[in-house]
Amino acid sequence: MKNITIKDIAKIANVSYATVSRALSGVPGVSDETRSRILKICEEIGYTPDYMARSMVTKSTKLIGLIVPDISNPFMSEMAFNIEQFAGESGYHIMLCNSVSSLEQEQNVFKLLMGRKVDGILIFPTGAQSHKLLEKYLDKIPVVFVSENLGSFHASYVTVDNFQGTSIGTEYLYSLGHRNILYFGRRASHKLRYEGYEAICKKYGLEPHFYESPYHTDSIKHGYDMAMDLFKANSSLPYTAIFASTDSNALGLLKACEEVGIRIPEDISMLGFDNIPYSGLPKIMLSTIEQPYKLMATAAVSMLIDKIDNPEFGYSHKILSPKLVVRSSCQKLD
Amino acid sequence: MKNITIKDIAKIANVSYATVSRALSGVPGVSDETRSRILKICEEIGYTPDYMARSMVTKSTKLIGLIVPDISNPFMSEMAFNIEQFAGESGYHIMLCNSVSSLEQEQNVFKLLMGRKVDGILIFPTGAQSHKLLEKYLDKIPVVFVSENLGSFHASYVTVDNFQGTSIGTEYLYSLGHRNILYFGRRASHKLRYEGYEAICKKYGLEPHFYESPYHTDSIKHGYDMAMDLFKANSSLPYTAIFASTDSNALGLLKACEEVGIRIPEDISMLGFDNIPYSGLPKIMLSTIEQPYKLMATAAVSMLIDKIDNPEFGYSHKILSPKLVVRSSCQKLD
DNA sequence: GGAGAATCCGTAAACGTTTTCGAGTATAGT
DNA sequence: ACTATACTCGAAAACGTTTACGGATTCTCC
Repeated sequence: MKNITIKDIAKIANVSYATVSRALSGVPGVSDETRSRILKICEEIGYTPDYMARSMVTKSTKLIGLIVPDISNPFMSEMAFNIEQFAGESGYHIMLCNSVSSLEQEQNVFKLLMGRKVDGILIFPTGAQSHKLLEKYLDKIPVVFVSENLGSFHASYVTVDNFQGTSIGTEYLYSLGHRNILYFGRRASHKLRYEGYEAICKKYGLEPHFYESPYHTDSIKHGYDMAMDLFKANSSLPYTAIFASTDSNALGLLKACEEVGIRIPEDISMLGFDNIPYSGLPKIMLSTIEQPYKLMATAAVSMLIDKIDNPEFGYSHKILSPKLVVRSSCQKLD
Repeated sequence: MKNITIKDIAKIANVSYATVSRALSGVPGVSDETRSRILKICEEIGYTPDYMARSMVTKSTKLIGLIVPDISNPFMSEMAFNIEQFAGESGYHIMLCNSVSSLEQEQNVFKLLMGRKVDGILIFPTGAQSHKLLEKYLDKIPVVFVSENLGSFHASYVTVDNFQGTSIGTEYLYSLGHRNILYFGRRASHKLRYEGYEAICKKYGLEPHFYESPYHTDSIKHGYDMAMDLFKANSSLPYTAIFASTDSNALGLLKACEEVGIRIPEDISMLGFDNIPYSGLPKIMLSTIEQPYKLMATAAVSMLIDKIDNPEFGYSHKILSPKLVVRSSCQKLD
């Protein structure tokens, strides 16, 4: 079963196959009359040009590699949805890869994606070392990180203002009367989130505390395990509030609290970060810092496409503003 | 900046580029000595073969198209994660497309994916008509549906046993003493789910009821909107239990109930379907029917790869068993 | 030592496009 | 009517691989 090619169409239309190519790709140099005739034939036959072959000569695949730690994380999947939609509007398709929160796997899929000759890569780095490890490829292919600037690296990125996010959050907790606040989650992957928290603590003369685990994932289960470890280590917690580094962590923490009988917010207040859809569920009602998903997604892909179109452009950064959304997981102390 | 090609490697290794190709693709016909020499050079130079060019001649892209209504839906993203992982192990990459629950968009991306010359397509159909609309392509490219058999169509599919799922669920509700159960959600996309419910109703002489909306999505928001419509139309509900067609719908319904002051499970019991991670959240504790995600994912991709390797194989079906997971959203009546 | 087999490798065609270059034809201007 | 110009189109090269075919070298065995 042979493939239908441009040559077959040419034969039917009684023109050279160069003409067919021109007609299809919309370049000038073919009369309107023959163009529409060719288009009609393609329609009838059901012919669509072969992207592969086209890419070989144009050097452009119209493919974007998307590397995420774990697509099942709602933050990632929400972003992925918007990214795919927006990229699609610009004629790009998405190749999805999970790094499974492993630096090694991240490197692997990155190289694989380069071998696939994607036009550019959008990456949610899995850890602080991602940038260092990937640095050597950054002049070979357009890359934009969806992440805060971890270390001083030269790369394009879009991110929410994590420092501002936790600053706002910590201020909020302080304004509610909290003086003993625990930061709960990995500091490595969100350095600035921790620092925003730390800065406000310092500002008010509070002692910053943190609890983190050696694990490298972000999920309900991870938050739960972490929390259980925390509870095991300390029979009673000296904190009045916990600021979780992500909503997923917070949700896991919530589950653990429920299990050991800690009431939210009566016994302890809780603040999250991300505002995933499930944080707004009734009875959960997690107060949190919202990331502007859609904005971030569109910024990321348009930044990447810019870089693809103008590789000489150097690096750009885009830092979006977070927003406090208060629900009912934080209590006013008096 | 020219690309490094197989010819450059050949020049350095002082062999013909055919030899390099053989060395890399692991086919016999090249001595171990030269092979390892070539491999070493590639390693040093950092050369990786161009998949595009390779695909042109081999007629195989090692690409799988994945069409989902909406990747931000946790059922989809959980499946997508497992699918990507499993496909990766077999050397396949994933091209992700959202049909945005639109039949038209679904057709578009399907055709686009065919133009991309993916080796096969994995599709979560957006509606009951998907199969009919896509039927004409089914002999052109290996496709497996992740969905129950909607209408008698000739295609491969893997699905959970939806009929059994809602049967178990309805039996459970009945055993708890419920005699007025509402089925809440689209019947079109999960025909068998409704029928399983209906069958058990008939079995016990219960009147089946359903409430569905014209919308074609599945999300918290959709469930919420639907529920609000329902409440607006009926000032008081004559049901003691609601069986939601998906957990997402159930969660939206939950939210709406909270808002209008209906308590779960005291005022009304609620059962979901899917068992997404958020159903197990404290305070939510939605009882539901669990789909075996991982099994379904692996079954789907191995079925698709089978079909890619043996196009003459015809169609296969795989129907996995669901499982009732009881939490605390259903109350025993007395 | 010589014939045949086995092994290793090079040549070249093929995959389906885009695009440069040039040829041919129609149109316009003087 | 003749040249200049614009327009339309065809021939062919190029993209980076794989692979069928055949040539050369080595090995094996009598």
